[in-house]
Order: sequence, then C-alpha cells, then structure tokens
Amino acid sequence: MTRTTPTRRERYRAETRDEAKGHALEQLAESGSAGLSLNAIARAMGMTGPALYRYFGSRDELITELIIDAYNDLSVALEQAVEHTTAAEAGIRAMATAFREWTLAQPHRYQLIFGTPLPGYAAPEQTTIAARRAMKVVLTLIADTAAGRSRPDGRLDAQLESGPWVPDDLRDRLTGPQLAYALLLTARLHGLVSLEISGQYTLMEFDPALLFDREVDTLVAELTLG
Amino acid sequence: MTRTTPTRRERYRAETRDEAKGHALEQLAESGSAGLSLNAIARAMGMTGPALYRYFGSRDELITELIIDAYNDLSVALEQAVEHTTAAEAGIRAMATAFREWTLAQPHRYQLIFGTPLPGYAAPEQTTIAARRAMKVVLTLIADTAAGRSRPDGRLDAQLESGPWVPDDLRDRLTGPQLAYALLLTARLHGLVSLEISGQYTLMEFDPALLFDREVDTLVAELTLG
DNA sequence: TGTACATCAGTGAACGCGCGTTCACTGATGTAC
DNA sequence: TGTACATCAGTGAACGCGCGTTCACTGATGTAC
Repeated sequence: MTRTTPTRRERYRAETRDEAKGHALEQLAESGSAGLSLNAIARAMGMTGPALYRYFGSRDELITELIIDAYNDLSVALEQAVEHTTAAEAGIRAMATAFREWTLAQPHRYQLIFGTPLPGYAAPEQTTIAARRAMKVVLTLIADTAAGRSRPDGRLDAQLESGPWVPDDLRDRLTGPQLAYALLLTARLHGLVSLEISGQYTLMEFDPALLFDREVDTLVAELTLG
Repeated sequence: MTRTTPTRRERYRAETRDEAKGHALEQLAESGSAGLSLNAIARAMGMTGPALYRYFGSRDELITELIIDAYNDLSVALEQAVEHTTAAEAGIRAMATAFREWTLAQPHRYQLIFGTPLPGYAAPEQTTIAARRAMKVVLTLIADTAAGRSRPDGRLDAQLESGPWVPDDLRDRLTGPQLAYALLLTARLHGLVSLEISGQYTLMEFDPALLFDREVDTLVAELTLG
C-alpha cells in the first residue's frame, strides 16, 4: 500500500531536515560559506554532530541542497515578479527589481550560488538544472515579448542558438541576439548586486539603488536595438 | 647613518617574504581563499609554522598584503594597457581587454579582491586606497578623453560628484554622468569576468570572449550618449 | 684581524580549538499478528 | 487490546586531521671596538 499522507515519523524527519537547513543558512549569514559546519549546526539544534548523518549523507550533500533551494527560491521570486506583466519593458524592470531585492534580502544565499566556488566542493549536475530554471525566467520573458534584439554576431549567435542551456520549448522562439541580450542582462545585474553585497560601494557614499536603476534604464533602451 | 643599500639580512628577509607570498598565491589557486594557511605555507618552504611570524604579524596581515599586491598588480596592467592610447574608444577597448586577461591569468587573485569576503577577515583601510588606484585608471581615461556621458540623474549625479572615492585631481574634470558611466563600466566588466571564472559558462558551450567583446561594443556605443 | 656582544632566523613543544566521519550502542516509536 | 519484533533517532567515544599562535630556546650572522 502506497501512503498518501506522511506518517508521523516522516513529518518529523522533514521538520528536522528543514530546521537543520535553517541553522545552516544562519551560519552562512554569520560566518560565510567557509564557516558552514555540521557540528555547529547540530550544536545549535541541541544535538550531537553524528546525529545529522541520519538526515544528510555528508556535508557536501547538505550544501548541494542549500544551493538547489536557493536557485529554486530565486526562481520563484523572479517568476512571481514577471507573472502579471505583459510588456517587455515592465517585465524587465519587474524582474531586475525582484532580482536585486532577493539578493539584498539574503546575500549569503546569493554568494552561495554565484560567489566564489567553495574549496573542495564539486557541484553535482542537479545544481545546474536548478540554475537553468532561474535562467528560464529571463528567457521566457524575452521570448514572450519578442524583445531584446541587440547587434548580431554570426559566430556567437550560432553558438548560443545551439546552446544546451536553452530550454527546448523556447529554442525556436529565441534568436542568437536575443540570447546574447539575456546573457548580458544577467551579467550586468550580477555585476552590480555582487559588488553591492560584497561591500565595494559602502565607502563610496552613493545610493546603489540609483545606480542600479540607471543600469536598468540602459537595459530597457537596448530592448529594441536593431 | 641611513643606509641606501640593503644589507644582506634585509635582502634575505625580502626574498623570504616574497617566497612566502608566492606559496600563498599557489595555495590560493589550488584550494581557494579558505585554504590559505600559514602552516601550509611554511611547510612548502621547508620551515615550521612559527617561523613565519618573523615575517608576518599574523595570517590577516599576510592576506592584507596579498590583497594590496593584487590591486597594485591589476592597476599596473590597466595603466600599461591605456598608456599609449589617445582616443576614448581605443582606451576603453584596451582597458577592458587588459582587465579580462589579467583576471583569467590569475582568477584566484581576482577572487581575493572582488569575490566573497573572507570570513573573519576585516579589510583595513590600506586596501581601500589600493582599490582606488585601480579605479583611478578608469577615471583618468574618461577624464582625458572627455567621454562617457550617459543619461543624467540629478540625485545620483550629485552623490557621485562629491564622492570620497573620486581622486581630487580629477574631480573638476568629471561630471556625474561620467562617474556613473565609469561605475557601470566596471560593474559590467566585473559581472562578465566573475561569472566566467566561477565557471558559470563552462557548460554553456559558447566562447565567453565573444560575449565579452559584444559587451565592450555596447560600452563603446554608450561613450558618446547624450 | 680578532674578540665580545647583540641581533636575528628558525625550531620544537605546547595550548586550545574545531572539523568530518565511523561505529557500537541505548531507548523510543511504530508495525504485525 | 496486548504482545513480539523491527525500525529508527540520537548518543558518546574515538580517529586522524589541521589550524593560529605563544614561548623558551639554539645556533648562526652581523656589528663595534
């Protein structure tokens, strides 16, 4: 008999896993990715270190889950931001804003997925899949609004059009220049928010939001470039 | 009597310090910033750990030196690239290329200065000074060629024009929009090269150099924007 | 040029700390009849 | 409803490892007269 309702034990397991992940995120926020330790998490939960091995195969497995969770969480935020927009410009602005806000709200999770790779941690394939979900939000927006043309470049365009990272259901609806636009868009957003959260702007006495807005303006201006 | 020539001991000291830093950079390249350990460096030099305390006050002091060295090294690379250019466009292209090449040649040093901040390491003021030297290359280029106007924005422009990060000898020669242009320029370059060296493009099967070139094209196009 | 002293590089032991992971085990919770 | 067994959560000890840093000390190099 296959169960539909989770048993008490299953529910408890899920709760404990979530609690452990929550403490992991707190540690991440406090001491950065290097300070992420199973023992410390267990301590915070009032358990001993080895107990966590009931819930996660190893430290790397925990990290993998955190990365996938972060990608999915970010994806949801972007999806929701774009959901009720129809015009290209409004979509870009909504997405860019959501991207920045998500990042500022949880910089440590952002660092985890886009920051310096953790020493000794090799990202498994599942993280790539999760990463592509986030990218798909951008691509869908561009395909739906037929926007973002930018200057063509034969060699690059060909490479992009056959890229394995392009979702199959969007491939026919996206040109090389549109894909290039999508990549530059994400790179620009990343450039700004990563410098902002790593504190490069703190001593410069200007409001990063204003600079960000200006960059979004240029992105919007390039939306209809030939 | 003040010495002009260094004594044998002074020379030896300098050599040992340099050698230690060299090993530190190798470790950085191998295991990332978290794997940077005084003991391991000493081991690589055939010494014991405590011996290094003759040369560096602490681990943090070593890291600070590495950061400052990296900023200076990058600054020199950028300065040399721009040196013999006169036109704005040629200058931007030369600088961008040099920036990417420096980064790809030593990604770990790039991570050290622009990547995730090290846990437990608080950057002292000297690193900010070194960082501004690199920024000054960009600002000088823009001031000398009177380029990079971009769209004005009263609030942001005012904040930028009085920014403490603008070198005093350049302040009168740079408008708010020019400063904004400089910031966006660096953020875009950072966005692309940081994603490239953190491996986000490896599974996407396109040549990052082509994407980079296209971004430089848009930067050049914005050089004369009103 | 030779001797007496000061300076400095490097050692080895030690301190206290934390890590990931394995393993044999206890005790509680759930399941089958 | 009660009993016998299986499953699972969590413990505590242990392994081997590495870290930054302090300290008393040895031995070599340099300096002053």
